[in-house]
Amino acid sequence: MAKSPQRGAGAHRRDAQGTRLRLLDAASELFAERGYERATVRDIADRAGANQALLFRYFGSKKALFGEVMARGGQEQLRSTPADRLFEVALRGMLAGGGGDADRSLEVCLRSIGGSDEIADALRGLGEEYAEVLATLSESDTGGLRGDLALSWLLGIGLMRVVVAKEPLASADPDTVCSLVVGALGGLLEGLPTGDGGRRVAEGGGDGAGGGVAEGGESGGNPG
Amino acid sequence: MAKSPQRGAGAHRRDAQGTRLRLLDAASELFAERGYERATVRDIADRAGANQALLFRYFGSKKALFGEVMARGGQEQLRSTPADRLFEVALRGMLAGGGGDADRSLEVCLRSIGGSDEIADALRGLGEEYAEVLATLSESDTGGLRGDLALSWLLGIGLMRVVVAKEPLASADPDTVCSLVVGALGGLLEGLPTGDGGRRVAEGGGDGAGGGVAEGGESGGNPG
DNA sequence: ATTATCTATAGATCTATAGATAATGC
DNA sequence: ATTATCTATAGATCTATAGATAATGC
Repeated sequence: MAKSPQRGAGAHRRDAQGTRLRLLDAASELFAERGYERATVRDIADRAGANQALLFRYFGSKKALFGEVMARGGQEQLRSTPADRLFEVALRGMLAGGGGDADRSLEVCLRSIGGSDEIADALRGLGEEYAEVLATLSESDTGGLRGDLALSWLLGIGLMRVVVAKEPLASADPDTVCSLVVGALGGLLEGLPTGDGGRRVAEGGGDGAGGGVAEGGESGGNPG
Repeated sequence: MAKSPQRGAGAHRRDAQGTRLRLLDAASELFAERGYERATVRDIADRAGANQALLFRYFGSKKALFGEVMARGGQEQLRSTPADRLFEVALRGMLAGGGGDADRSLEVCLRSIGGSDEIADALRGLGEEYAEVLATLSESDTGGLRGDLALSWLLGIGLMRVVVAKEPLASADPDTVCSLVVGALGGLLEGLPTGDGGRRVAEGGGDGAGGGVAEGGESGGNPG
């Protein structure tokens, strides 16, 4: 307080590094709230308490900023979560919404679809990392496809709940949603700990229909 | 042929009704290909072989045009398909992509997410009609939620396959995808006829179609 | 004469840049 | 002196409208 001159609300000392970081944080929030297109550079700069021109000085372009945001998030959740827990952790993060500083990369993607091709590329890239991990949970030769389908469900749920706000899904209890979904997924990804872990039916036919979904997770599937 | 003066390619006789219809068709296509935001009124008018100002004369605004497009599609598929077939029919329509003149309303929605709130409203409205039907396939008291989850999966698959083009899902055989998904969904919606005509794995537990998987879910959920 | 169609442009955004201003470190 | 920050604006879109033009029906 002694030395710092009082500035207007939201103003900060001269600090390039700090401003850069605030811009990055503000961009993370606004991209998650509104998606890429609807979050304008001016809004982002305003929330960061910075001048709009600085955004270009520090990141070059809006797309480059988006790239940094996407690169920063996501990776953490992917690396810190064991494969057989990844789906549930990501699902719960999505169900929890913006509360806390959970990873919102997937949410950002969902709200940014249709923006530009680069956005779809970014989502594909992030999706590949998730799906790759999920695919390891199936020993079937259609493991890659099964991983994609699990990821699809995850994103579809986020789409309907967070973006579209479809009821009753939007207000549903996360535990209920989670056990319904994880239970049904047991038929696709045998490696999921659905409460009755190793129970699965013969792998059998290549057409993949034999997932043995029936009776999947009667125990509720939430190892606490 | 006799009387019609030769005009340039794409030109048409003076025909308000016809022009209106061509604009509507062109809008359906372009919205499905690029989503609401990226399909400009000028592109739509060009594809319809009409002047851009006519779009406003006949529809008032771009949003109103979008509304008409959404109202026209979707309803047909909903009304002509029995409830227990709706999921598979819609899924196959999504997997088939733009081939034929299948209903692309869901695809339009997917590509338009993040555009404006009105778009999300339109998707919610269409989703409600689908989910309402799907919900009838479960006798559980969480039927509404189960319907939403099924719809979520449908949309998520469309998102990853059609919009994002994630491999291997994007090139996967529709039959394979369909049987994997419908098989796994059997745990959620008991009224669903399983993919390959009744080939379900031993319904061991006993209560058959009673809905084993899920019941455990709501009561046995994570106590926290 | 009626009205479908076209031309031209207003008006609102939004990204990005050039150059001016001013807070810091030496 | 250096450089973080700000002002002002170019330049590119895009939706929407006003008014002119021209093809039809009577």
